[in-house]
Amino acid sequence: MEENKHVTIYDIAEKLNLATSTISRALKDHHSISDKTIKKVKKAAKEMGFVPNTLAAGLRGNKTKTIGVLIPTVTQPFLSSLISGIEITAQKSDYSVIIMQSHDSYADEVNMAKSLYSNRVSGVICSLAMETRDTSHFEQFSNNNIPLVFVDRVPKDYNTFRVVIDNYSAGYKATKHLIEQGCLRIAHLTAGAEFGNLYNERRRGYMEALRDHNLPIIEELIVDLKSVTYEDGVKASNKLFDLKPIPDGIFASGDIIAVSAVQTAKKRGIKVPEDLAVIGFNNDPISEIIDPNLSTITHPAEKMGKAAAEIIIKNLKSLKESEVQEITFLNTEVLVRESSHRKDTK
Amino acid sequence: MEENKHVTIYDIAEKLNLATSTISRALKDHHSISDKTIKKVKKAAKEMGFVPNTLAAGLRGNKTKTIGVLIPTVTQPFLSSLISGIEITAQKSDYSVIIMQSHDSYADEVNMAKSLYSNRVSGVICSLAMETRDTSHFEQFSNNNIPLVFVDRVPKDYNTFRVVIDNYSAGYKATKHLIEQGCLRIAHLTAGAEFGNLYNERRRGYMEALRDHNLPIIEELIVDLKSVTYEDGVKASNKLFDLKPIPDGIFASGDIIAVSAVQTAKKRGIKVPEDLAVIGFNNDPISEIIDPNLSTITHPAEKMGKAAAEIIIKNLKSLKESEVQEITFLNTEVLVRESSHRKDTK
DNA sequence: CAACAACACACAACCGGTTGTGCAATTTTT
DNA sequence: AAAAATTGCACAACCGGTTGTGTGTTGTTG
Repeated sequence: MEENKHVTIYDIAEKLNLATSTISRALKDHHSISDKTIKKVKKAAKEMGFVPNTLAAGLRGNKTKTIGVLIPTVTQPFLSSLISGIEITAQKSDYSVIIMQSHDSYADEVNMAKSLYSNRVSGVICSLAMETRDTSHFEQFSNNNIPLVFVDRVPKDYNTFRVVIDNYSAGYKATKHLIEQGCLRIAHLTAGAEFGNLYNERRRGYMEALRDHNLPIIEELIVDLKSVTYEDGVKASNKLFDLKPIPDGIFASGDIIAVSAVQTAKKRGIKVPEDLAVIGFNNDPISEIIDPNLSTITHPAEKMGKAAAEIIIKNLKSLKESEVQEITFLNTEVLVRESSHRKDTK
Repeated sequence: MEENKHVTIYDIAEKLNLATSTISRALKDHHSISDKTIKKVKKAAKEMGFVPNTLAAGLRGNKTKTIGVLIPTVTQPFLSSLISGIEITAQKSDYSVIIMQSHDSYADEVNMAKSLYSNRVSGVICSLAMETRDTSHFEQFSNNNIPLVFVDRVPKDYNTFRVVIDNYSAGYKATKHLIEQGCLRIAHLTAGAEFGNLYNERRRGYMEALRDHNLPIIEELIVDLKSVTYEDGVKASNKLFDLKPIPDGIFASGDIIAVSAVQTAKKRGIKVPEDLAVIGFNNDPISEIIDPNLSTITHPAEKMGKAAAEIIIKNLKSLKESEVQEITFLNTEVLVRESSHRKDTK
């Protein structure tokens, strides 16, 4: 096992009898260096196996071409797709991506934010932990001109970039779709009622759609899950199916929950979509594999990741104080598949 | 927007009239610093909002407490769980995790390896791209004492750490299970036959199990998919179901494929598990949601991630040249669920 | 009480690129 | 041909912790 010490610009400088400053500039095609020298330097660099030390450059320039990603977990399809989008875009501009999982813990999120700051990331993309109420641990970024982008689960009142979907209108669209399929007694499976925005927005859309179509809002048809898991979905579904007239439609605020509803229904002899139309949310991979295929609301995870990464990269290239705090809305669509398909509406 | 410049140990030193070296040592409880001073320094550091600059430390010490992860994609359940395991373990020892996706492209993998090296990661965890044949781009790590761990998709002849499962015996176990369920005509859905180890090992186990139980190996029952996707799985399944006597068992080298087989079977009126017993591989989330539940082989993704990360962290704490290149085998188990359950074997 | 060991902290080099400034040589301008 | 502009490169400070070495002070020992 050889102990090749890293090749540095000093090594190149010595070999070519040039100054390190010349090497540094030559490697990035600085105009004050002649073409001859540039070629010579690049050739030597390649031959000697020179790999720039990112740390040194980052230390000097106080920027690292690194995007910090702070999310609850990487294993949810939505979030892993988000990461994928971030990584793809980052990669194109030669940025690295550091991932941290808060596991929905506020304490972890605080620590990790500090760690990202400590790593002098060029920007941060974050989807908040469930537990998080206070967001002051993000001020270290704002205060130091480090672009901060919240995605999907964003704080209500923090003045920075956001990349989101319009959960209200998505909820509205989903519900409206069920109404158009002839549903009159539409249930809603949601979660985290105590925590703001995201799910509540969808529910707001649900209720508004009912109102707009003169359907009553029935409290017992709105079930708030403790957690967004298959198991809790089954429990909630059974609760609904125990009602005197069971609902004839379900809008679930997540595909896993919708799937649990569909399967629980099947087990109880309820036919989907004939007796019960179901629509989920997210367009997780499972939604198109399950039988019957699940209608759902698209949630453009990868696009959102790309958008967030682009904000950071662009923001660094030309920081325009003026336009800070813009909000990016990405589109969602109703994806009609078997689980809610009763009639052909165009 | 304030422009808080980062607080450094120089700022603390100035405020307390101490040398930076004292600050640095006090912050890490160096024995040559008195308790009084340590307390004073830590207090001031906290008050001033000091956050150490990881880059400076990394530059000086030529180590960064960062683990580089180079994998085909983050969106596959197995790989996102792998990441999760890596991140959890890294986090405990205060390591960061940099993620890069090769998208199964050899060229990308080479570039990213270089980028990781450029970032002076403390260690690298990699699952090879499909395309990769030559692994010389990893020598920069080996040559510079940067621990390298291959996971799951590992090279055949590279002298370094590996964390894998025994694909051969897993394939054997899966097949044996089907045999025990009474299957006599067991098909095998596999992929990437041209590329070594992983899938081929499973197939080898499959064939050996057949032999050991005096069952014939029938070529037309072994289908090599072009890609591990649902669509290709459907195609391959239909191929099998077009045979004169259809197979009575399928061992699929991946859950997505197994699911496609189950659903294709159902659509053609083939009953699972009565007419056809199916077992998959990986224990992806979908396997326990699909109806009927899918029997599968567990693939301890998170554990593998943890194991890999531990190797890197431990290896750094006490680099033991001697024991380098060990191989870690993690256990797999046959998880019997509905899709293959015909009789109760204990 | 002299001699020596701890102890507590300061000094300064160092890691490896980056970049403002300076200077000599060459080219362009008048 | 002298003055001005441009070109091409060297010098050295700098980013912010880390760590080997040096020095003064206090404490212990015979």
